Amino acid sequence: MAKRQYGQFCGLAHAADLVGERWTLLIVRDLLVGAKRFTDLRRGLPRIPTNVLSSRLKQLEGAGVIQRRVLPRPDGSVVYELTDYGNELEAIVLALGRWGARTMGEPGPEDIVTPDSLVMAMRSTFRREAALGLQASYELRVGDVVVHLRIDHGELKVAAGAQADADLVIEAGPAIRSLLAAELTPAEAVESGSVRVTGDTALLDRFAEVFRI
Amino acid sequence: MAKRQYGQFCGLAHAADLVGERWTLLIVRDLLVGAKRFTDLRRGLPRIPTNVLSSRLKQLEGAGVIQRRVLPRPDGSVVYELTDYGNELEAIVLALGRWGARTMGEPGPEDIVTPDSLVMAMRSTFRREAALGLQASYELRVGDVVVHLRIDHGELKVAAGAQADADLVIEAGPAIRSLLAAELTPAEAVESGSVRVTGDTALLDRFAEVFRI
DNA sequence: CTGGATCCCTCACGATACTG
DNA sequence: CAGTATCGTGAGGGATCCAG
Repeated sequence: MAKRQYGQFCGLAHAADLVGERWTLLIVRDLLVGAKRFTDLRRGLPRIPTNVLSSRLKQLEGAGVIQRRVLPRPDGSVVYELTDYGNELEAIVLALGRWGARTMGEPGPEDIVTPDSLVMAMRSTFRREAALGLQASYELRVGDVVVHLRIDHGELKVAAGAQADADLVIEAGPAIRSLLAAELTPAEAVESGSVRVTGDTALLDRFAEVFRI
Repeated sequence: MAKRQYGQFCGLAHAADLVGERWTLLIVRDLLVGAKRFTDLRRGLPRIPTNVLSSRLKQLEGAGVIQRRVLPRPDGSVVYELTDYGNELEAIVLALGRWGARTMGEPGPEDIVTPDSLVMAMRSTFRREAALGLQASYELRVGDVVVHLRIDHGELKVAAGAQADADLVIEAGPAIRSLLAAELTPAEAVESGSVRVTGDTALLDRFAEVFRI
């Protein structure tokens, strides 16, 4: 073996060995949303070379962070899912995502938003204490990515896809970041047209309180 | 420019751009202990090539994570220190270090312990709630690295170097990890000789309660 | 002595093609 | 669909050199 190593007996150095390589944390991010097949991971990470994805999955499996599971017949395909140990990265991934979001700036022309990244972004910006009195469902569209959120007295459930009868549908572009960062009030966002809403429009204010970078 | 990028408009992807490269988080770890000169960083990261260190410092400075500061005369040398934004990585670095420490295993023959890594390891394993009733000072020696700790009713201060009149001096090798992980009781550790103590030996039990992976 | 810059070599990464 | 094989490129590793 004798791979590259930091040469330090240190928890952080070991963590960097396990999940510090390029692409690895983004793979973990997508798996935090749910178990996925190889092709699903590719779809969520369009720029990752397949050999790198393959290699990372092996490393993560060897490190006990994820496990391969063969789905029951007649499907028989393979999914990758986080182990308990891997799942404990959740708080760290959310915190790092929040930290990074604060200096994100505008997206480049090549930058995309994936369903999983949006799901995790909403989970990372959710402020439980601001949602205690709220019960509502939202559908959020950023570009052509759609997720739905259900808030129930301090508990959040987010998933990809539409929501049949959401209380409020929010449609936005990258400006969604300015709204979450409170650089833009909900009123300004709607007025400027960078955010469009359909449904119980009063719920947009609550949305902007509950989710905050 | 046009450097490698993930192509995603996502806080985590951006964080990975800022601090996700090899060595970067270890540099941040050492700077979390205090401002440092180029040569101090080299000493704490013996395996880092100087060009990589130089390059990382530039990137981190450009990203607003650290800043260069020229010390007042007559010294006139340069130190690198975290910005406020960089300092907010502390909780993340501590959590990641804790996560990694759980699967660290035994150190290889090449693995070293540095003063800064030990300081951060102690900070990351400190459990405030277990230290509320305690007031004590320790000197901890792991290999030839020495740090001292002062616990004052739920507050911890750690720094490199010896402590003149510590209540308890703890001397250990890599077995310190087993003690912190509670794979070894303090009594067993002393009995087997893997941990040696000098001073108020009853304080070793408190130590093992207060610091826990 | 500090604070790097430069060189060269290697290997991991990235792009693409291909296979069971 | 789920990867492996191949191959070019650039980042990392290591040694050395240089300016203040």
